[in-house]
Amino acid sequence: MFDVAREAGVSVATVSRAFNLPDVVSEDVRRRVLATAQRLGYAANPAAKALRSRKTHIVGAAIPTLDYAIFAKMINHFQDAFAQHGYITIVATTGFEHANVFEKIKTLVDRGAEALLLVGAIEDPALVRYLKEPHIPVVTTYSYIPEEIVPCIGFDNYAATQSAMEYLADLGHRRFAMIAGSPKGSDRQRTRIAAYRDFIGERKLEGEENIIIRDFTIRDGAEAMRALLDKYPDTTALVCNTDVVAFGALSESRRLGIRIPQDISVVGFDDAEYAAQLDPPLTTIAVPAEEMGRLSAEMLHMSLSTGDSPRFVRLDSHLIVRKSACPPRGLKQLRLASAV
Amino acid sequence: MFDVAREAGVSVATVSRAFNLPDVVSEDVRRRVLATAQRLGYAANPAAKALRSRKTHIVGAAIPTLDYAIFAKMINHFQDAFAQHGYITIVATTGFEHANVFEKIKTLVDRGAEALLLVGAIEDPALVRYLKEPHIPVVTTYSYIPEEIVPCIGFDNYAATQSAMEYLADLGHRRFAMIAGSPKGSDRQRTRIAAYRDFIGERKLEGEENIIIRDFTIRDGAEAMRALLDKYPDTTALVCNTDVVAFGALSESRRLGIRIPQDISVVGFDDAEYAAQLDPPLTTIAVPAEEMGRLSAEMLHMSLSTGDSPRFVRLDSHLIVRKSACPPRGLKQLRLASAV
DNA sequence: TTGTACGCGTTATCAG
DNA sequence: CTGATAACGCGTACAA
Repeated sequence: MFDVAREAGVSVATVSRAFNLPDVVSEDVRRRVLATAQRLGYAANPAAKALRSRKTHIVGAAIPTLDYAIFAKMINHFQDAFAQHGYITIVATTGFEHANVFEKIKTLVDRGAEALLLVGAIEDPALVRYLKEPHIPVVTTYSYIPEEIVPCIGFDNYAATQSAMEYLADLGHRRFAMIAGSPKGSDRQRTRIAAYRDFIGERKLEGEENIIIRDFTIRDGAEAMRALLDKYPDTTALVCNTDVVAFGALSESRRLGIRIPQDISVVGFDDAEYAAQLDPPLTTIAVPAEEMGRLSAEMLHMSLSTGDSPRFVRLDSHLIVRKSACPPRGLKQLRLASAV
Repeated sequence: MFDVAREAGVSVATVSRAFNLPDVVSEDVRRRVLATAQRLGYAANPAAKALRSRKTHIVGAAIPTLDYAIFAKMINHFQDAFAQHGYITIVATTGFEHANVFEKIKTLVDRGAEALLLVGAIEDPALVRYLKEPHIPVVTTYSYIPEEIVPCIGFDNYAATQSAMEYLADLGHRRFAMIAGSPKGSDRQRTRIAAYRDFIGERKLEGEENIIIRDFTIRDGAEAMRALLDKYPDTTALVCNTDVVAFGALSESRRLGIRIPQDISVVGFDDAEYAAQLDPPLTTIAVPAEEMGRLSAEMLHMSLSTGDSPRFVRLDSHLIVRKSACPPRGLKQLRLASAV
């Protein structure tokens, strides 16, 4: 900066102003400074900038993993949107372990993150305490929880699961099962499981406890399908909490000669890229991953520049009807009979 | 820091030393300092640290997109490995556009990245010039290019494609086609296309120019399959440059009543999570995504601490034989006939 | 083993 | 509109 100042025949203060307060500097001086800076390949030292201005232009995101399409997509857009405002994103992956998320988040803050994106409900009591005293703007995504201690930019997991089940029930299904992820450390899973149970209870359907817990890989989905056929063989409607496991369930069904949807109707969750291309095309719940990322960035950036807290936003999720569900066998025969 | 010093009854210098040069400080003083720091919630300001020590503890990665499993997985492990050494990773997504990658990389460096992970061959002449003068350690992944200007930690794309084709040729195929991504800005695609053409030429096979260029979505794969059937209907062996498009090709084939592998044999590239679960299970090339990420991190970290440049590493990629390829129809009939 | 004091490269304040 | 200069919070010679 000193060199640029000397070359341009001005003081360092003016160089700084030429970059940061361009309209307080005379036209030609500004141009001269910018030109020599360019020529000398000068770029401000971000550490010095941050030290003096108390602005790091860093934001943080704590997510379970990047190795899962729905999170990668969200972060991709979060990062991209924030980059357009001159912020860089640092991400911490927590795994699905509840335990170290607070540590990881503190690392992010200690590293100078000015705002934070989280995933799901805030559960660790220490983290709750930490976030209750005002530090920096934080949003949490994925779950929409009106009473959450930080603003949520997510969707209603409960309603989403129920809408899928409503669809299946309307098709005539009465015997349900669910393949879920571990409820431990994931409020999304707990909420979807609760929605499942409540729905079964309210409608007096069957299968309230027919819940198979597995991880989120295709292989787990396949394995879960085998467990389903073994433990709950009269199931006609299967609710999968991710498309990944639905994928596994579908492919295992084919292998075993179980026909989807004729023998068992299946709905997924996420609307992954491949959902429409599965055999049969998967009926599933579309989740606003890209929107959550982008909107979180915009909200947090707004909050950073105006000082007001981000708003709670309930984004839309909706069932996409494709071909993996149909009326249960008995009903179809009934219909056929009545049509005759 | 000043507060910690006062509370602990020492000078700020001692506080600093308690953290950074623990063995130059007496046992009890160190413990006292660390304890009060803990109690006061003190954490060193990274900007001041970076300004003074000239070490940001930031590394950068420039990749096409996070929204593509193979890159997300690589970055996930890169980031994770570097985090264990106290470094944070900032990532810039360049899209598949050749144009702005240099800009993005400079942003990373200007932001204080002490080391860089890149993807593929260095092509932009400006970037070549930039990287030729020594700045910071850089590795490029995915492609293994012995004469590259920065160390590569990748695999041999040429050999990988040829091994897939060798397999198909050994099965008896003579009429080939390829679904590739745009060669523009992707040396991986160019290399695989060259491998394809060379192989066809050397073995005097057919289809040297039967290359369909599409983007990397399942939908594009499906669309490419239609184009293939339209333009090169007598193809018996299809080489797909990603599993994503192979997925699309398979699902479109099913829709159209084309049997894989009986009518057309298909091989993919990447060994995506779902490859084994497709119908038929996809024969494909396993790519060391996780290894590239983790090893790049270790190499760069080594380089950062010792000062020597990272080494070139040629990682393994290999064909995983599943069920999407078999001998071409004519041959099978021949075999049947000879068996009779 | 510990303390004092300087400087890292900026931005902000205050004069002019 | 511009220049001089004092912080920002830390690490490290140097002195004790």
